[in-house]
Amino acid sequence: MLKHGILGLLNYGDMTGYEIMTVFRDSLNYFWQAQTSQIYRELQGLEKNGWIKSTHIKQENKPNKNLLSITEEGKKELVAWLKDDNSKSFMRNPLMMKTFFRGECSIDENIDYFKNLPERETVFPEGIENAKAISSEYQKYAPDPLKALYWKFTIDFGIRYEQLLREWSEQCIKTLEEIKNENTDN
Amino acid sequence: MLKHGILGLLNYGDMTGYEIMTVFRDSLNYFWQAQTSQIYRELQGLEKNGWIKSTHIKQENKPNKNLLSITEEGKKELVAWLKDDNSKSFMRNPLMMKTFFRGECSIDENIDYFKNLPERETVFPEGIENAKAISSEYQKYAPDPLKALYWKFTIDFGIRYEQLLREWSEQCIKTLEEIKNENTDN
DNA sequence: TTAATCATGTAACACGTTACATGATTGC
DNA sequence: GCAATCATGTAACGTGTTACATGATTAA
Repeated sequence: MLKHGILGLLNYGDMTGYEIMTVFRDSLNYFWQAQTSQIYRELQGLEKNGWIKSTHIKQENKPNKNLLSITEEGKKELVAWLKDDNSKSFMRNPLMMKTFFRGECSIDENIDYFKNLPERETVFPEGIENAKAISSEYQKYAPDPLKALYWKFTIDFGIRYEQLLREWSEQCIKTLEEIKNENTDN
Repeated sequence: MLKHGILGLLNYGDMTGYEIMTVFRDSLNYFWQAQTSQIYRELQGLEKNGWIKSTHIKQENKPNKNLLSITEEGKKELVAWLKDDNSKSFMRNPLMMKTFFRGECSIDENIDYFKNLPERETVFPEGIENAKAISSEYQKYAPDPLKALYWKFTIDFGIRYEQLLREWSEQCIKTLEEIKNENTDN
């Protein structure tokens, strides 16, 4: 999955590993986490597969860099990956794992847990406006404005997901408070 | 994360690896995937940590089994994990990764993509009613009905997530169709 | 002078996935 | 007779995480 993500970014234009890292942090990172070390390892794999090639560039005022570019085979692989969309893509949600076992904590603790949840689990820690601004920023350099559209779709998803978290945790709090009142009434 | 999930299930009562696998499939699997092979490996790790212990039980009409039970140290670890809820738990969403790069496909292909999306990416492939029924089924055996409540909270999350997918993809289709009409009008 | 930015990685370990392997009982 | 259920794993490989390692330039 990460291999194809990197391939997709390189399809926008040649980049160094460092640049891939920064673009990734500004976009896909909201829904997929990757460490720098992992990106550099995946780049080695991509080159072995013949999906990218690297050119060593000497610089005077900065450290030397490897400029990476996608190959024809890489483009084929990217498109093949995109067209293969008939199978479910499993989301992995650690939040649900923890929520599931909350029965081990007290009702009051859990009311607190759900109260803090939307802020703690925010998709955009730097704010939605910031995320939108960054995507518009990149759009300036994008050759095709239609490509930036799908970036915006993912941000829209994030906004809706934050909304879901607020509504869901509110409902959980409501239920827990009802139970609490039932117990004190008896 | 999986280690603590297994620990949490064993906290409900002693189980074999096979039973852990089936309960997992009926509950946490909607938000976290784990293969049988992985569960058995994690069980070895849990035993090495002293968080669970296993008892070999000979059976006559069935294969012998290892009954696993949580230790006092395991319970401590489980609670410690639950109390540690101040840090963001990152969701990993491959759906967003693929959506992000959809600019490589045509508008029409993408309209199709979003039309099929809610069904394809359903959280409960066997249906919501089925998922609810299973959770109620387990509740009968649960010693504390309050514990089943949090299971239901996760199902509620899943229902809301499916709703999000429907609304979001509808909005994406709308936007794409507007762009399509603009292009044909000119 | 100190932090941020640019730039690239290795090593070790942890966790996830795929394929393979075995074999009894029970219900249709 | 065949599929499903019960029951337990190993091996190999792929991916993710944490810690470590280096070093120049630039702006506050």
